[in-house]
Amino acid sequence: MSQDQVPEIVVDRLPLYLRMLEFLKKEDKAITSSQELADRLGLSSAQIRKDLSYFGGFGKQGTGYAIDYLIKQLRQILHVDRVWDVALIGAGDLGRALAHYQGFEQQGFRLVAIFDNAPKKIGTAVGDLHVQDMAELPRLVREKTIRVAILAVPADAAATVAAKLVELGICAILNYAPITLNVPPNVRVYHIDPVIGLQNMAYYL
Amino acid sequence: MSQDQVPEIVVDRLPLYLRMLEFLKKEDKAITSSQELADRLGLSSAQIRKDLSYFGGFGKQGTGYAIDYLIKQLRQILHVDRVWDVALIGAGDLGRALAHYQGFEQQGFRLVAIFDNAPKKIGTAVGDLHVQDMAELPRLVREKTIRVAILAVPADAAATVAAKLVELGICAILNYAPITLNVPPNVRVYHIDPVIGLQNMAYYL
DNA sequence: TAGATTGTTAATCGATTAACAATC
DNA sequence: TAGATTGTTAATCGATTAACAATC
Repeated sequence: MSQDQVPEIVVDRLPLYLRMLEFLKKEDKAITSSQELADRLGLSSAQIRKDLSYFGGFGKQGTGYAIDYLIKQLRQILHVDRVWDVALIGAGDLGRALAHYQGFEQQGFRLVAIFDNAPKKIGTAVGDLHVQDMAELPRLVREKTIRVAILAVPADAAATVAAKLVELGICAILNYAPITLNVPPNVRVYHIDPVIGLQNMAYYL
Repeated sequence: MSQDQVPEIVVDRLPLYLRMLEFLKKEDKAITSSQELADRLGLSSAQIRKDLSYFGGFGKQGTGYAIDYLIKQLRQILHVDRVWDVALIGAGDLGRALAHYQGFEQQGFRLVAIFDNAPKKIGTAVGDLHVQDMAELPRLVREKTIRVAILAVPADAAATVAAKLVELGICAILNYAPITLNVPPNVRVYHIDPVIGLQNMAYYL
């Protein structure tokens, strides 16, 4: 099925399904059902079956879904059956925390470079990487054909850096800066902001 | 209007409106319109007017919305016209990055304690705070009547710690651990996971 | 076979949008 | 007054769910 026939809200749930399947696999399960997934994720089983049906029939009536097989299929669908090189912009506390995070690689992403413009930080080690000058960004992006970036710079620098990323051909930005980025429609932004989450929950307090 | 008549998806957007209004205020604007907000946020103006209308009429026909007034109203609606004390669990890289983040306080939240169970970390300084033993958590939560927690511990510890938080009466958890937490329906969880964001965008690559 | 669970359809439910009277 | 923009209604659109035939 062609990509843009799938509602975005369905795509939003696929990574959650994938994560849950990998969790069940770690529990040494081999088979699951739409009902089990639904219970664990707080959704309805019909929704899970419908979501999956946009991409094909991955289960067996009477049995359910083979976890390994469904993981493999979801990885293909999400394009994480390969590893994407990622540029990390910003070597502050947050940038360093992200650089140390071990969970990216097995989920389809590898940090290949970390950048900052503070002379003091350039050259210092962060995990396996060394902080590079922002001036090196265009060369690295070109050489490694990087299409994904993580933006972990202060709010006042974010708009400028984002424009630069777009100019260099980055088409997916994981944005940790607390501002709404303005990018062309062909560039995806996924925004992570703890304050938004806290304020959301505060409504219900 | 009573709280549970407002769709969750509307509440999800309110913090975004608030953040954008504060951004416009920083640009020295005093007045805005549903159209301007919509353009900046990539939504429709009708949606913004409808969302706000769940809570009251905050604008003036022919003029728009007074930014300061609407900020004040949204803060009240979201219950961030006060400051909530927050417990931060986990003093790893991520915990430290969060502890150093300066943006919480003016948005309604103040980190009042940071906990870890690693003897090496206990007592060390992180920003203005000193890392405390997890054993102190119950006392602190009780003494300060803390209702909000940020969970920044490794995946394998998250379920246990979350259960503890629930037991202590925490009712909002900002979860940075890459697992789906199982909590009672009266407890809110807002999940932040960079991998979910990256995988989501990878679908469109 | 009996029991279980999928994939799919049609019905329901709910969210978004278009349109406009009200009014600043 | 003329122009602009709100708040609200009704229509549209799209997502979720219920139900069940198919089938393992």
